[in-house]
This record gives sequence, C-alpha cells and structure tokens, in this order.
Amino acid sequence: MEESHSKSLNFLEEIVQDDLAAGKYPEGIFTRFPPEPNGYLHIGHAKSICLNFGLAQRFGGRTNLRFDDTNPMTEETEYVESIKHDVSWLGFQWANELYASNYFEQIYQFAVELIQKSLAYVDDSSAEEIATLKGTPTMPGTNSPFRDRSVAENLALFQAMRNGEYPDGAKVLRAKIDMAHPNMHMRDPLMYRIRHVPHHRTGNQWCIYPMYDFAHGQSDSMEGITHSICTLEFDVHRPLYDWFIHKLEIFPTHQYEFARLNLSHTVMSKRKLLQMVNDKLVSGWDDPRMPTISGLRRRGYTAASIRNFCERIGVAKRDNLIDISLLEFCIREDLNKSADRVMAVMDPVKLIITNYPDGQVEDLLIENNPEDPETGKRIVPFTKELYIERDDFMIEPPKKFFRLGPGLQVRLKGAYIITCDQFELHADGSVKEIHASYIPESKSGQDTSGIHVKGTIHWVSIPHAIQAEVRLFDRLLIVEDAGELGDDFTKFINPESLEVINHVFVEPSLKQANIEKAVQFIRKGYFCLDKDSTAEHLVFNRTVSLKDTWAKEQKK
RNA sequence: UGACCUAUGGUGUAAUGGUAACACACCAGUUUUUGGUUCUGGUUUUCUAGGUUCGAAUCCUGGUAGGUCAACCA
Repeated sequence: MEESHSKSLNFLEEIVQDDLAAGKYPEGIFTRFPPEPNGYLHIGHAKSICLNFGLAQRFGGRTNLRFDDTNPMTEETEYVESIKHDVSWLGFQWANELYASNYFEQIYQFAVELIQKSLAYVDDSSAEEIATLKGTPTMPGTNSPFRDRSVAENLALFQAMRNGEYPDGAKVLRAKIDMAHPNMHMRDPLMYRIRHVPHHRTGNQWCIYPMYDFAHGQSDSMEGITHSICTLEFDVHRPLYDWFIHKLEIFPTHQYEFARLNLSHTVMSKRKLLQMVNDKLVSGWDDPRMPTISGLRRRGYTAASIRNFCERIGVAKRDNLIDISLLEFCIREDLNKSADRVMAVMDPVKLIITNYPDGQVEDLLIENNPEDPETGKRIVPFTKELYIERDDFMIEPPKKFFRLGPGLQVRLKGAYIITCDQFELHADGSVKEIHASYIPESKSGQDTSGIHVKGTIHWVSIPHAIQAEVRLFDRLLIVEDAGELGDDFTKFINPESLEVINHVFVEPSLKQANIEKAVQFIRKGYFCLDKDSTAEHLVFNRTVSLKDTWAKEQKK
C-alpha cells in the first residue's frame, strides 16, 4: 500500500501535515472509524475507512475501530461481526477494538460534572413539548419550565433516572446552552434518554443511554483522537462537539467533515438498503447487486480495487455523484492483470468440424493470461464437436462482422482456423448446428497456413464441457441519482438487474475453480465462483463485463 | 425566510496570486490469436456581477444555485 507521495494532498492530509509541522502531535496522529453496528458496511463506509486508516498510515499514526453503540434498539452483535470482517478484508488493522458502551460509566460521570457546573438539567417535558419549545430555524425557542432546577435536585433526579425509577420518555437530561441559538443543535440538546432496552454488550446494566452528541466527542477525547473525521451532515454539530469538550475540559480532539460518497445507479443509505433486504427485493445484505462491502466481495470485487477506487474519487466538501463506471474501471484494471483466462459458452450452438477425425481428442496448450506469461499454460481438449456462442454466427452477416457466417473464416482460440461450409436450422428458423472444416496447418502456435483472419472466437468441446449456472448483474437502479428518491425508490429498481443463465458450458479446467480466484471468461467478462456453488453444480457470478465496443458499434 | 457548508469539462479531483491539469466517460486511430489489453491523438472546463492586483479558479463584496440542520437516530 506504499504510494508515491508526489501527488498533491487532499484537504484532510493538508490539515494533518500542517498540524504535524506545527508540532501539535509529537506522538503521532490518531484517527478512528466509528460505525454504528446497526447494518452492514457499504462502499460509502469504505471511503471513510480508507480515509481514516489511510491518513494514519501515511502520516505514521494509528486508527481505532470504535462501535458507536449508544442506541440499544437498533444494534446487534451480528453487525459488529460483519463490520470487523469487512474492515479487515479491506486490508486494514485497527489499533484497538472499542465500544462507546465501554465508556458509559465515564460518560455518566461527565454528565454529573456538567450538572454540578449548572450546565445540564433534567427535563420532565414530553418529546412533543420539547420539540415545540425548540422553535424553528427562523424562530427562537423557549426555555423549558424545568430549566432552572437546582443542582441538588438535578443530581438526585439524574441518579433516579439511572436507577430505573422512571419509564421510557418520562425524563431526559439536557445541556443548558441557549434556546435562542441560531444553530438548532445548541438549543439545550438532549444528552441522555431513558430506554428500558437490553444492550448488545451491557445487557440490562443501563436504562439510560447517552445521545450521539454526548457520546461521540467524549469517546474521541478519551481515546486521544487527534483528527475526528466525519461526513458533512455533522458540520452543524461541531459547535456542540466543541462546547462539551470545552466545558468538560478534556482532551481537545477536533472534528473535520468531508462529503459522503454518492454512486450513480444505486442507493447508499442504510435505511434503504435495509428496506430492500426486508422486502426481499434482493437476496440479502450480500446480494451481489448491493453496494455493500459484502455484496461487492461476493460479486467478485477485490479489496485492492475498492481501495483504489476510494483513492481515485478523492475527497472534498462538495456534493458529488460518482459514475459507477469508475468502480467498474477499477475492478477491470485489477482483474485484467490477475485473472486467468478460460473459455465458457453462455448461449451455445453446436459446431461440427466435418473434416476432423471422429473420436479424436487433442490436448491443446493455451496461455492462462497474456498479461502475465508467468502464469503458464493449461490443457484444453479439442474435438470434432464443439459449442460456440450463438451470436458468433450470422446467416447474413453485416459488413464489419468478424465472426462466423456462410463461407467466412475465424480462428478458434488456441486451436485452428475454420471455414464455415453450411448450417442447419430448427423448424422455428433458429440455427441448429453449423458445419465447418478446419485447416490442419493453421494450428495455434505452429501456423504455416499463411491465412490471416480478423476474428477469434471461444469454444468448448462438447464431450468435455461442464454445465454451470451463471448469474449476470446489471445496475440496481434505472435512474442515475437516487438522492431525491423517497421510500418509493423501489419502483426504480432495474427489473433486469439479475439474469440467471442455467445452461452455460465451461471448459473442464474450471472443475478446479476456487471461490477466491477470479477468472476471465474470454470475451465475456470477469467471473467468480459464488458461495451457492457445489462440486456438482458450479455457480458463477459475473463481476463485470469486458468493455464491449462491438455492442456499441452495433447500436449505431 | 435563520445559521452553516459548497460552487472548476459529461463525472470526479488538482492547480495553495503566475501557462487550468489528471483520471473516468466519450470519439478517432494503433496493437492484438479476447471487438479485451496496449499505445497515440482528440472533443469538452473555472456559477454570476463588481472590486483588489502588473496578474485572480484562487483574495474581498453582492447576487444566484445546490446542500445540511428543527429524531428521546447516528
């Protein structure tokens, strides 16, 4: 992951560099990745992960993984496990695995301290009353009737809250700031609420839980986080973040905000992703169409390609919509170098080499990866009867069609040049089989025929072919920007986002296919074995197609 | 009609007062036993009006546009 440092710095790197140059952090910087364990991580989190860990790596610091688990109603251990798995799969090692819930006692003491300083009070108002008194962005709020309780009374009430003497919603603890503040977050924000709900880590130990604003900055501070990076929507929280730290007189960590990632043709909010999972519009969080880390992984995306993507999109403070084609470029770039080439026929039609001896099998040696000669060659059996791709043959081929048609010649990849002599049709007019003759002197690697053909097509020997299932994926949404879509976004899910092909014929070497190792089906795309695969029933996911300039040409 | 954030090709991101560049996408050609890859070239940019300056994408002021904030969510 070592990279040249000649590239210009992004604004976060500049901040860190300046801080370091000013000698602010002689012990190095400290960042953190702070997910709430209430869902699976997605590509937007990957950006944050790469930013936080990347900053620390680049400037010689460390990064904590901290679960922001202050709301027991939505959080589960299942999510904790998946998050840890995803972060380490992406290739990052955290300095410490931490939980905001580890700090509940300390945060409680911080609250007591603020009460003692007359900077916090217990409010008996209902949620509705509090909302009403809060005012609006253009109208100042009104002080709560409970705002001026004595320190002693507040202390006693807060203790009673902790002791479980009140039902959910009966009381809250609020900071005493300014109900007329132009920033809504400064109008006596809530610090604690009552929730008689078991927590995934602390069980029934607590029935009061701190709010995000009274937990996040305190956690950052206790951990000595030097640069607390979050997304733009927390920008308006920063005055409050700073206010608590200042009043508590604890380690002054600083918050910096960046614009979150938006990807075209997909959704990026946890709520919407959860909705698709719950409504069974996808098979789960790891459906290969999902923008989740687990979905991308199952789809065949490599960790390196995702890291590279995060590097390329950059980071700034303006809203963005990244074209999904950049993600596709990143995985193609990676797999082109690393994936072995194999042959698979997705839509088969029979090809008979009429002048090839019956029953003869030739073991041809074909290169695994022209990008990397070190990968060597493999054996591919060649026989008289083959499958080729149905769309590699046309009865009446147009001008620039470099494939098979009556009288036309092509090379069979790694084998011989053939000439199409005739074809037979089914009753419905579709092609039943194609008859061709091969040119013995044109054998791949020892071609003395002197014939030059423009097209090379892939093939599979019928008696050796393995039948497999292939799953093709397309963009999840038919619209580019899901940003303005509401709950009805499901209406825009691409009905063709998943296509299953049951009868694909692959070359016999794929018996050794490995779930970790991507392959390229020549001329068709990059594929990986799906977890649904068994020894008897291979299932391949298409990670991404190859660029197809012929398809483009045809559309003209 | 409050506070805050942001405006650079189709999409992103650089340029830190001194020739607007890089990547993706798109187009053309090259190479190729993958219509893949490679390589070469091309199209397309500083929201607007003023101001400061020898010089402004950059600094200042106004305008315009987009976004965030009024959860006992994070």
